[in-house]
Amino acid sequence: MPELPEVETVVRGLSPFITGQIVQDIVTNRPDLRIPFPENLKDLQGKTVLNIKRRAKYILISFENSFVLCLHLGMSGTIRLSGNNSESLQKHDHFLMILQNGTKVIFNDPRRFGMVLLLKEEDFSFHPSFKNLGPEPLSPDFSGSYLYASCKGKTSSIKQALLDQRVVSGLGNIYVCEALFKAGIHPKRKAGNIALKRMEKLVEDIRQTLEKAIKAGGSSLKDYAHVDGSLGYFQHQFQVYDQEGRACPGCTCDTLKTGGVQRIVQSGRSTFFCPEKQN
DNA sequence: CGGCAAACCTGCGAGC
DNA sequence: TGCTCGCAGGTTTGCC
Repeated sequence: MPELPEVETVVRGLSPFITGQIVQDIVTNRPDLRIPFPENLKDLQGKTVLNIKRRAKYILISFENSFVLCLHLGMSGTIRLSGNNSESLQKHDHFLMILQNGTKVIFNDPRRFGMVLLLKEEDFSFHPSFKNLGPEPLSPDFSGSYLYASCKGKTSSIKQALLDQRVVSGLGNIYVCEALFKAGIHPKRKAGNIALKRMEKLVEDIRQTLEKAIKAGGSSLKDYAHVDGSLGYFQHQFQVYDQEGRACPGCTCDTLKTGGVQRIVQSGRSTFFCPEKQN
């Protein structure tokens, strides 16, 4: 599920509850998710949480002694905060971080596409999961000229390019569809065949799409301010994603003629777009 | 190297 | 009600 805005929402939701707290124990209820859990998770016992951040779709929790716990929610992962000692575990609660003040951070992941890594700060940027990540889409490094240069010569589609975490990190299927709609660019257009001006607008539209979603996540956070909420998905109305056949919002195209929002498959994944507005 | 399909898993809704 | 099928927001691997 979770793309950049959802992960950002989880990070912001967790931060006030775990920052400065001390780990009592780490508990795993099975040997692995997509990959085996790290063998040295118990090294976190007694360590203080310094801060929690996001990089791409990873949640990064930094501890004293330079440990960095990296959590990836995969497709179906959610994180639940519990301060209630009597709360029982639910199905697919695979990983728990228990703090000395009684707070539990519970990682639930039915499909087990998620991932947990425990790295040292100094090894972080060399790890395969991080060494090839492109710039954060909300950072100044991600500009129209950067994207134009990155896509130069690419024969694959702009949708593929934006999903490539080496080009830009944190975008997933939903927000790529939404941003391309906003930018009016056809998802099948060759990435190397888009003018600099259009790339500049695309970059701006990606930013606005993400920021709007983060804001929506922030407002849904109110529901989780009381410990016990699930952090992960939040309700958000999409313009084209999963809207096949609907008239696209703010578009004057004749739905009867164009069929409204269309769904196609690119590299095995659904793409939603408006054939009238996106070219 | 680039591009693409397949693989990893469970759950859910649609259709019969 | 219950079965099967298709589909799902991510990443990695292996094959051309």
